[in-house]
Amino acid sequence: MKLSVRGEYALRALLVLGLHFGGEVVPIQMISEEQNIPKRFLEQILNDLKVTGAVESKRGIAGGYRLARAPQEISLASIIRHVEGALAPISCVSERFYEKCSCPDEARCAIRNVMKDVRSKILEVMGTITVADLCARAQKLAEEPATALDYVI
Amino acid sequence: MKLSVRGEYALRALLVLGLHFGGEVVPIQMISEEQNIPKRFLEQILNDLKVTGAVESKRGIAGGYRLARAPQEISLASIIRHVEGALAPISCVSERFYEKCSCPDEARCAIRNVMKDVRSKILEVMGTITVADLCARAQKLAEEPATALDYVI
DNA sequence: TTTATACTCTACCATGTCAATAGAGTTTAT
DNA sequence: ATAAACTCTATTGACATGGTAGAGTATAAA
Repeated sequence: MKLSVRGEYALRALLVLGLHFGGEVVPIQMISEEQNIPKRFLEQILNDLKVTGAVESKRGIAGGYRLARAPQEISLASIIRHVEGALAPISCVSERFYEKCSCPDEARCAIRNVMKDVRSKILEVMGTITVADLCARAQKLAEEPATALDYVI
Repeated sequence: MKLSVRGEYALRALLVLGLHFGGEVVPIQMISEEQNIPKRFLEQILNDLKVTGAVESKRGIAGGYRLARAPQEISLASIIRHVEGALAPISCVSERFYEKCSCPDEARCAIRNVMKDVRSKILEVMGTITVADLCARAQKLAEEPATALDYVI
């Protein structure tokens, strides 16, 4: 049930770009340092995001990346789908990456039935939350006192 | 965001065992044929499930597997965790498989914050639904007329 | 117009996981 | 005894993942 590192990096990069939205273009270098992401790898991911239209780039000495659309128009679901494929836990319940599974009768498959529920729950979150929301959460978290933060053990 | 085939097979096998609960032990062969699962692979998966205590086996000529506990006491979440690890989309929000991620400040990470929501949504479904529910769904689906079934395109 | 900075594109590689197969047991009802 | 069925450990091939490398191209600034 994992998200790949690739997807995680994409979201982290987008968060940075979201926080700089409206301002100057942000160089890969800066994102890479700020977020601890291997620069060369991030390069590829941002390029993917460019191809899919989430970000745009400016080349040359003062170059870098910026969001191609308003932060509130970029859902996390759309990003994940672009950089790593299906959001659904199994592909027989995926809308855009549907694939038949090996079960005897897909239409009457109880597992599939449950996974459809899981899928819609995931989508409920990932489809609703946008880069703008991500930024808002980041700002809120930054303001909170350290004592209010939870520690997972 | 995928579940592995291993996890899917485990659930499918458990469904079969759930439907036979109370009766005789079910041989791997039968589950394998009924569910289109490679027998040798299923062998390993059922063995895992035995080690974790979800099923028990009987050896010898009339051998096979049965659930080790009542169907309503086996949640899908517990099974997935046993055969493939974390349910959480990223390990920094996993309760039992926690691992630090590479982000600069985990406690104030907005991505993590969102993923916690996703994780709890997934758990809301997978943690609640048991093998018994799975069986109930299977029976209900079997009764439904074909026209009521949905087709994903 | 040179130069340094930053993006672009294609290729490559090392590792690991996944799904599956294989073989040599052990157990047990008949 | 024997055949059906589980048990255990290895191994394999394919593929994805995470990351590196190098040779470009564009552009702002000096």
